[in-house]
Amino acid sequence: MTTDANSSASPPGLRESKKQQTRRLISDVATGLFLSQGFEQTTIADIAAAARVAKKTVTNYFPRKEDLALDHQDAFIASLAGTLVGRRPGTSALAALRGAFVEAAEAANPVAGFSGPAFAGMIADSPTLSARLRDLHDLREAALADALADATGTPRGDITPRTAAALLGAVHRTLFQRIQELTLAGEDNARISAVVTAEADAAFGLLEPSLADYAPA
Amino acid sequence: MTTDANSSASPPGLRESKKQQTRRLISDVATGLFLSQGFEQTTIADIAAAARVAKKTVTNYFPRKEDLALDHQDAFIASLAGTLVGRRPGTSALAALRGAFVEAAEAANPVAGFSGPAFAGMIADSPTLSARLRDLHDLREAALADALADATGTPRGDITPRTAAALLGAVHRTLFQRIQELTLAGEDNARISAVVTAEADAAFGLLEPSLADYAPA
DNA sequence: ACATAAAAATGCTACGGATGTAAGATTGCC
DNA sequence: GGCAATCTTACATCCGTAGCATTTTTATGT
Repeated sequence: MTTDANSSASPPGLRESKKQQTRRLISDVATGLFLSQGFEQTTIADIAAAARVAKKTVTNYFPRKEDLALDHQDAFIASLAGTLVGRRPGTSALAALRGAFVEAAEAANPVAGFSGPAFAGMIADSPTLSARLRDLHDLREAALADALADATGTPRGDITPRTAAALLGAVHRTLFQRIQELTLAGEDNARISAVVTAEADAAFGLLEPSLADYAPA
Repeated sequence: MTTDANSSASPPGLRESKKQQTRRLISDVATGLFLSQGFEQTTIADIAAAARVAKKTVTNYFPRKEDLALDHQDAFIASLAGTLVGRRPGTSALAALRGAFVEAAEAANPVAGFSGPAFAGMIADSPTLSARLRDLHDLREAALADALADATGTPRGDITPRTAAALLGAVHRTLFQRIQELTLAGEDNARISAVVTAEADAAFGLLEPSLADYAPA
């Protein structure tokens, strides 16, 4: 995510500083345009013009247009695997992921899907963004599969951790979509939290008989 | 999928006949080019030139390029829901879908993922096609969710059938990807069938404690 | 059988995203 | 201060997608 220059003990440096500045500028201008006039309706030329930079500079920082809208991708992808790795002793994978989701839902955490009506709408009526979001869910599941394989001492790629990751990822994805739906329906976060917490109980509960004893810490 | 003209008792008709003829011609030429030189490397202009038609005619029959490569989309989308609806009395949703997959795996059915090395390779190194395939998996899961809601007398969109569909779809998708992997690895269909049948046992077996009694017929 | 309407194929134009290249400007380092 | 690296910029091209006017083919009605 962050640049390597930061880790090598050097002070930010003017060049690196300016880079991140223009990167931030482009990203901010882009999200502003996206939210105000929609993702598909906004061209890269629009963004470049509004940010007073060349088109190539935009596509240089953000190779794909979707990257301009969906930020914190790495955090999202790593979230499930991170929850698993950081789970407290005595908790199974299911319990850890279940607890983390409920916690995120009660806090209306954006990573769980609480992105606000404008953002949810932007994604909803853009096939490109929806597809990219599916990609992220898949990558997140793959990362979880590897983490589960490591945690259970199973070779990566084995069918059992992969299936378990697919099941756990499926529940998370379903609940994520529910939050998006409710957001688009105009519900406020408090109500969404209440509804989704109850639904999470049903969804994770359904998986409990199968995975209660899987990947214990 | 098919045209209405066919259902209104009229003989095929020269116009309809020629339409399907050119459609078939374009599709065949396209898949030939895709398999020989890759999906991304083949342009619509190439296809039009090889089929001796105008570019616009190609995009007229197939609005998106992916549609030229992935055929039988509707059959794929409807397969899980169809299996559920057509299940024999006394079988649960899980048992029906499990049985159908094993059957398809033993028969090396393309719908289960047995598409041959060339086709699998074409999909593997084309982000566009991979994305579209994920779409199809999602649509298939959505269709299954509706079918499960109907079968259990639950309102469509309810969390329980949606979650169940997500779980069952996840297993199917995981096994589908396994078949693709093994195909790309150069294994022959007989060996893939054997491996995947065993893995299906583990994967569906993992889900058994949760869904054994769900949606009985 | 001929004329007319409907429909399909064609050729053209245009736009947007993605990629490549070469020139100019800025920064970092010696 | 000057050199090397890198970023920005301004083209330029390619491809997929879409709209539109024109021509050719098919179907229908007189």
